[in-house]
Parts: sequence; structure tokens; C-alpha cells
Amino acid sequence: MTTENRSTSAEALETAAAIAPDVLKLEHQLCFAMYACSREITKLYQPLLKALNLTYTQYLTMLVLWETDGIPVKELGARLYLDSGTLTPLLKKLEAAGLVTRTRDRADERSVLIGLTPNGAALRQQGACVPEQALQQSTLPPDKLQQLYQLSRELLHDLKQEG
Amino acid sequence: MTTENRSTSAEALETAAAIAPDVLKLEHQLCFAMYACSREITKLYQPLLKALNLTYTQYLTMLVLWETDGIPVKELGARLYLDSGTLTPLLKKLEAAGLVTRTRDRADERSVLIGLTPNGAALRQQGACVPEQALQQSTLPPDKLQQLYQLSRELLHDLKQEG
DNA sequence: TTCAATTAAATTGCATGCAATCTAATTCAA
DNA sequence: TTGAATTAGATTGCATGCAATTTAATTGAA
Repeated sequence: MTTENRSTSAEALETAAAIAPDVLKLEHQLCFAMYACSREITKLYQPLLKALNLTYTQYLTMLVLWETDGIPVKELGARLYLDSGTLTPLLKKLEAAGLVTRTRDRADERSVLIGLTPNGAALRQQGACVPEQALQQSTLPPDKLQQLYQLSRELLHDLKQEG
Repeated sequence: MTTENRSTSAEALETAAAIAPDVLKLEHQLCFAMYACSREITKLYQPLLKALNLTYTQYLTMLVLWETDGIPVKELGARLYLDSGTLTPLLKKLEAAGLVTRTRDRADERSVLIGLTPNGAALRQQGACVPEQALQQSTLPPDKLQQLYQLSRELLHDLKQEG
């Protein structure tokens, strides 16, 4: 057994610090910062969405549909970065709640079109003010939020492109 | 029934656009951008972590332990922004994998101390290069990643403070 | 035309996240 | 001292995320 293998946790820390320069340590923290931040933002939304009987992901799905009604699951997944494994059960719940309809596309029976019911469309009025109320709880100036948004989109598109 | 209630989805969009100024629309997109970006980063990590037999959250947990061995679940949760509902089963899996130990604190029997086994400590060598390899897949310049990190931390701390 | 690829959803299985509740240990005020 | 309040984990239940597989429909090359 080598010296490295017998090293304590503290020694291993130093060794790895030697391996990973500051930039890499920063990058590690970036992943965690965005992961934790995303979950905290979700927690801001949750109490507001409770009034609409929607979960956060269900709300995001409704946002897409409020913008573009009657799109296939595939398209919904592309916009939300979610696959059918997540969307199928979620959409069935929205259907059971009477907010959306699920219909096979006659032109292509593989595809399932998601449409808003009158109730689903009407919910938009109440849903519109949620993002405002949520981020009102932050004291960060608008320009910083805008910057954060821009950079997040850049990294998101960059990673999607690379992958 | 008023005109608003009979509005189509497209009309509802305009109505809500009138309700929510650009800034608010931006803020909505911020939440989604960070949510989607966080998941994409996780996907970058996953294949690299497969070699260590760790999930992303398990890896984050190990990162904390590699830095500070022998801390209570409470402390681990505070650092990771996770509660016992998530950590207890996760830590039992790490224990079953032979990477950590779970011991009741003799000084306070309510507390459970998490410590690294020799195998858990040794895994740090392989885990050190993961963040580097993951974000090497991005073409974003380091200063933008740094900015994104800084802003994420700011918003994270801001939200934690407000809540 | 026809059958092998491709594609869109659905399904299955596993690992989170987290609210809500429960249990046991500790603290603290009367 | 002692019993109520607090605290740390564990447990339960529900809703994602997502890899992997399956099913059904469509496409496309020979």
C-alpha cells in the first residue's frame, strides 16, 4: 500500500487541491450553486402554486401550453428539457385535473397532442402573477437577475449544443 | 361571463402580457433557465460519476465529507440544503457501499455523525478530477462561469436569508 | 412493395427532494 | 426537579427526473 493510499482525509484534500487548481474548484462550486439555487427558487414558487393546485413542473408545462396550445408531447419535452418518462404521468395528472386534453394525432398516430381545456386556459389569469410574486422575495437588483438569466441561458444552450 | 373569461389562449397570452411587464417575464424565465441548466450540468456529471459508483447527490455529499470528515447529518444538510428525508436514505446507501459510517453521537444521542471509511476517503483521488472533466465540455469562457457562480451564490444566499 | 431502421409514447425501476408526521433525546423555564 | 417545548433523525407519501426497455406507427432503402 502506497503513501497515497494510507493518507488521511485531510491529506487527501491537499493532494486533490494540488491536482485541481482554483478554477476547477470554482467550477465545482458552480454546479452546486446552480443546483441549490434552482431548488430554492422552486420553494419560492410552491406556496404560490398551491393556490392553483399545480406543482412547479406542472406550472412550467402550463406556461408552455398557455403560449402554444395543442402541441405534441415531443415538442413539450423539447421546450422543457424533459422526456416522456417524466411528462407522460405528469400530463395524465393534468388531464385528470381537467386542465388539458391528450389526443392522438390523426396525421401521425405515434404523436399525442396536448391541448388546453377551457379550465386550463382560464387558469392563466391566476398563473400570470406567480413569477412576479415569487422573485419579489429577492432583494437582488433587476440587472443582476437579468445577468444571471442571460448567463444561465448561455450555459444551457452551450451544454445542449455540445451534448 | 365577461370578455376576459371567454378569451382564447392567444388572447389570454396578450392579457397576461399586459399584466406582467417584461421584467417579470424575464424573472419567470430565470427560474426555468436555472432549473434546466442545473439538470443539464447534472447530466454532464453522471457518466463521469458512474466510474465511482456514485450518483450526483451522493457525490456532493462525499465532497462535503472529503472536506470535513465526521460531521452530524444536521450539518451535512445545512451545507447541501437537504433535509433528513433526503439524506437518511442516501447516507444508508453510502454506508451499505462501505464509503461512510453512521454513528450516534455519545455527547448527544439525537445526532448521527457521518464519517468516512478508508475506502470513502480513498475515493477522493478519483473524485477530484470530475468537476474539471465535466465543465471542460462547456465552451463558455472562465470569466462567464465565474460570474454565473458569483450571481448564483448571491441569489442563493439572498433567498435563504429572506426565507 | 417490403422489411429493416427510426421515431414517439408509454412503461419500469431507481434515486432523489421535500412536506408532514413520528420518535427519542435534550433543553429550559416555572 | 420536572414537564413542556425544542431539536435531530427517521419514516411515509407523493411528485418528479431519467435511463432503459417496450410498443406501435412511420419512414426509407433495396
